[in-house]
Amino acid sequence: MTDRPTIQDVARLAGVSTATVSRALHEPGKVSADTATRVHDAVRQIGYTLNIAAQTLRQRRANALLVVVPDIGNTFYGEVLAGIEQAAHAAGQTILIADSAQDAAREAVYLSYLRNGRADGAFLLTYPQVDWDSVAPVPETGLRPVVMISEAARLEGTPRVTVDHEQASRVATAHLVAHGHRVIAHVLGPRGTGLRRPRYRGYRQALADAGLIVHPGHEIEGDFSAASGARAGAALLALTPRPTAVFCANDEMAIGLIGALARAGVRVPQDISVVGFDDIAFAACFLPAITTIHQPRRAMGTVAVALMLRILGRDGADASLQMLQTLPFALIQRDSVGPPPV
Amino acid sequence: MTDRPTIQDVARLAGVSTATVSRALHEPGKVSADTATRVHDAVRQIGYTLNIAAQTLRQRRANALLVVVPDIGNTFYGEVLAGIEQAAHAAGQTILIADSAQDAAREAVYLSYLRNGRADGAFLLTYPQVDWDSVAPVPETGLRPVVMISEAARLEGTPRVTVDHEQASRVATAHLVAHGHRVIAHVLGPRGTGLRRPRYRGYRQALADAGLIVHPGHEIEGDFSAASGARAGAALLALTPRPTAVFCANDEMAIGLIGALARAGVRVPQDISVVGFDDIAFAACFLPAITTIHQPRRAMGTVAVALMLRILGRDGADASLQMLQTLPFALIQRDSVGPPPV
DNA sequence: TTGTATGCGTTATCAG
DNA sequence: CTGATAACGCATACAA
Repeated sequence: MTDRPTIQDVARLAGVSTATVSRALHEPGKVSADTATRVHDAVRQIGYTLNIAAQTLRQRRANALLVVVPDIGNTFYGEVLAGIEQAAHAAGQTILIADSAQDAAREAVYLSYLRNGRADGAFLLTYPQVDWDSVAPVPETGLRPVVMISEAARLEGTPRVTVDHEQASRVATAHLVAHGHRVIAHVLGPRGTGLRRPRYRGYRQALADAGLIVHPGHEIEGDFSAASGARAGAALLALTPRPTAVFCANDEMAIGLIGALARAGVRVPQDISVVGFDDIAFAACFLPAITTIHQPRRAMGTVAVALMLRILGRDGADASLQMLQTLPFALIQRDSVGPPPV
Repeated sequence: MTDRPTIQDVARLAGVSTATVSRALHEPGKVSADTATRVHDAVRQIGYTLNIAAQTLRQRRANALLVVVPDIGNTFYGEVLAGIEQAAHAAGQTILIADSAQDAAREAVYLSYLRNGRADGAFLLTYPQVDWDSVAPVPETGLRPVVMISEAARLEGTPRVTVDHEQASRVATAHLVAHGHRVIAHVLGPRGTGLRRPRYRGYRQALADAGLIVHPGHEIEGDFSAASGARAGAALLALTPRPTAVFCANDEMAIGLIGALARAGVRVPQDISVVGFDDIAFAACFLPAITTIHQPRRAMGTVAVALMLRILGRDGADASLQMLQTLPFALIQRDSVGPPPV
């Protein structure tokens, strides 16, 4: 890095002290209008920019927030990130995006960002594989600067913003019941995820509500990948009684499943109806377009940031904010659901 | 942030100077085995971790690299990021992922990361909207620490790793010619992208190679979104002569286009053949699975990191590395191409 | 092989 | 309203 101008250079040029320069830059009210302009002119003239490392060292805060996603290639996270980024930027926070790739070692590296001061807090969109509870609480509030989004680590008091996955799954499954389906299968999410159980429970709940039973083998293992959905589709065709509808725990699996069915000559929704979860971008483009559960991704991001600011005790934080935020979901009806075949 | 133990605490506990602690941690060879263990024991005992800000300030380097993507929700970038992350991590570099959202203001914020020392270099997977040439060259090598991936900003000497988009597009289009198509349309990428022109030129080149002409209106505007592909599909149906094949400048548009055709009762590939570009994950899942051009995304990431290390003059950098790296692409044949209807 | 001393660029404290 | 000054935690040049 070339030698960049420092606050000293600005001070010299403006004929003031470095303290005044700092104030002119960060506490506009505390300096006379005259010196303010002199300082700003000098800044412009020599092209001064703040040295972040020095500021972070001195302030003992990075003004940076970490976001850990399990798979950056998954489109679901894009809009959540957008929401986070916007809200964080408005609050003067930089966000660092990290892809844990579901790998504990990688996640441990990102956890270290909080210890070594690279970031002041972390958003987890992934199921934690390392001990984020080891993060030191913020002195001002006594809370750990870790916010979970969508995922649920443990029941205890980790701040969290999410939709009610169980209720959403119940609604999704009930939608199939409402279309007249009586034999409904479920493709589950992977173990070691906070999402598997609540989505499964919602499915069971909806069946119970309708007085339906789960036939043996109708709860099919999946791992949220399209490939696992395809495998589930193949498995499903061998089932007796054959399901007339399937609730997939996410859209990727729904897409893979529909593809496998199509290759076997089974049409959706004429022969089998399918509901997904997440409303990823491709759910709308797919043939057929997929009926699914939409989560308010952008809002989840902005709410999570609000939560974080409160935890950090930053200015402008809403002190009345609850540490568990449950946001509304929506069933998006498209073309993958129809009546059961006669 | 709670008061964390510093190198001083470690020194005190180990009974050595801070300089020795620093050396024990970073220059293992330069310290006796005995003190090394004493220091490491002390580190473990009090749970010391390096303060990144202090190190960055002192070393005048962040050991962090920025990656700017135009849209984090686009699956294409995921694997490139994975490649970058892996190689960067191996070289002891942290990577910061940034979503410019195609917005110049956002991009300017990220550009400032290089000025204020948050990052030492940047990878651009986006067409630059701000003046990255204003980044100061690295003293050791005289090169600017900016590497473009896939995109081309200007012809001049910005280091770059990419496939030959023109040649790849030529191959993609020639594939349609080889299947007997004589009337082939093209859906272009958006203006203000480095990708629009080369992919268009490859298309034209392939037609010229085969002695074919471009009919009026057969060059359809798109913007890389599925929605624009759908519009293109609708437009295409009104064309005379009607194309029997289309080369779409990316997979998203191909997907949107096929969807629009399907809704109009036109089947792919029976009625119209389609080739895409990028080989995003959904290209393989789609119905029909899409024939497309695959780019070695992961390798693009690792090569870009190698280039960056060379520019930064970091250890282990391959000094013989060319500043323009053209990587091989591949035509992936799937189900969206067939012979023209009779 | 180890220690001493210094400065990286800021901001907060304390006087004035 | 402004200035002088002292850290923040670390790594390096120089001495020993």
